Amino acid sequence: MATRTRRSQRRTEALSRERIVEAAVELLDAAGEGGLTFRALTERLATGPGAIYWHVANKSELLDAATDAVVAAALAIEPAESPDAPRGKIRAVALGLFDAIDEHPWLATQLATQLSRSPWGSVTPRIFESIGRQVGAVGVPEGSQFTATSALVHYILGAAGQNAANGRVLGPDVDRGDFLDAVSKAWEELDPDDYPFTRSVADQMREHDDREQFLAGIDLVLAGITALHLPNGQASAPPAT
Amino acid sequence: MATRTRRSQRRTEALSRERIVEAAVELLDAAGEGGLTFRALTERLATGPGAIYWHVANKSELLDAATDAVVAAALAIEPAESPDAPRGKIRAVALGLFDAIDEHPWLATQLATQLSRSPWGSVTPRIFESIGRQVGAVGVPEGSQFTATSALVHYILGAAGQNAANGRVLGPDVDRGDFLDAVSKAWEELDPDDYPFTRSVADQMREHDDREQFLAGIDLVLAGITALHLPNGQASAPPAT
DNA sequence: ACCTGAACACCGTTCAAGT
DNA sequence: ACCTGAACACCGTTCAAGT
Repeated sequence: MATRTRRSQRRTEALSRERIVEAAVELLDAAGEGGLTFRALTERLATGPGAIYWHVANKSELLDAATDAVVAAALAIEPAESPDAPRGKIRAVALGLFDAIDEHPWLATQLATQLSRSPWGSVTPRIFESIGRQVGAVGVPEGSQFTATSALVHYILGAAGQNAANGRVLGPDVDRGDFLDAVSKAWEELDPDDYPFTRSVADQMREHDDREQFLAGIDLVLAGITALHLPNGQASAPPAT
Repeated sequence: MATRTRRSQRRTEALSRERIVEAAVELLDAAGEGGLTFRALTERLATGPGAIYWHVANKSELLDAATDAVVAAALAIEPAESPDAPRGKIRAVALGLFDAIDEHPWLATQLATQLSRSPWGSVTPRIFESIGRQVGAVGVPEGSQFTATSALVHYILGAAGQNAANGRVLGPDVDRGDFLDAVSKAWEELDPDDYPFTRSVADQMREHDDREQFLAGIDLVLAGITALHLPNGQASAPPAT
């Protein structure tokens, strides 16, 4: 039959900003940052570049819109029944972002650039708000809430960003175990004089689990907030996982 | 005199990988990510593209080399006389990276992409090692060192990344006070139903100092490490600044 | 109001040719 | 071994023209 990838299938719905953003996300997911081009976009949407530019100012705005859409979706996933009060909710929000970056690796870089470019954009307040509310609920006094929330958000973005493409480095065909093994081995072969520490934790790196590790970090920051910002060092031990 | 920017001043030293990387860093500093093109590079170095490709495989490798050079320089700045044992050294290393990103805003994005692309590259071990050694010195037991160090590194990269271009958003002519004012005002105008928390900390955001805030976060993570990973919750209060 | 598609300026990269 | 510079394929963006 030789049915090539459906060609010039006449567009049935009119073009719209949402449809364009949706297609952009699909392209980014499929081929990463480099996969989003106006050429690819016009083909997928069966139009010309002019049509897209009528709905969107430029590529940068399109990238921002795609980021915003994915983050909004990730934060919209409520844990339904609140699991165990504020600390649990903070973990849930953090994991939501972690998983979103895991599913959309391009998010990591995009988040970093966008956050540093315009902290008043819609993404920062969104994340900030979700975390901040729970920080207040934990009992952190008003004067420390900005500091505590910032620390959490920074940790989340830093950690999620790094973990992002870890598994995807060489495509989905690479086994996670093989990958960690390779990194671990590379670390073990570093110069003993220059890298004693990194060598010594090479095996811990081999055995670690990204999500577990990520959550452990969240608990670390939460413990710090408890120790430094709660009047009395009240119960802060994380629940057994 | 009309001495335009020195033209075709015949190259005196031979081209070298270091010279190319140096020029790349200059271009990145001057005009950001978009400022580094092979065209600009050939003009600055008074050569053709072929000459550059003889020393460097491609643009990606050049970007990696530039990142590595700047990070190495930042980590090489030793605090001379160790200020106050491990915790102080961790703060010093963190501030070194913070300042490097502040001076070279393009580092933030570059670091994020590079770390997620190849954690075995030279940059990760370098940072990891500097922090990790001190984590060991603080007294964290071996089994927890990987987790503790990861948390610190993630926080540092996340925070430094976000703070990166904050001041530079609209070039160096924008007053920092005006900038924070604008962001703060934008936050105050957010929807009261959707963003109660962000609105409530708008004034804290206006008055915060990037470096102070960054260090407060480091202390938060350190306090968490002390609380969670040191056998007894031994003295962890940060020194008065 | 919304879309078409040719055209423009610019980019990373290659390669036959020089020294 | 190291460098030159024309050429190629591709990209974001514009715009006169259509409906």
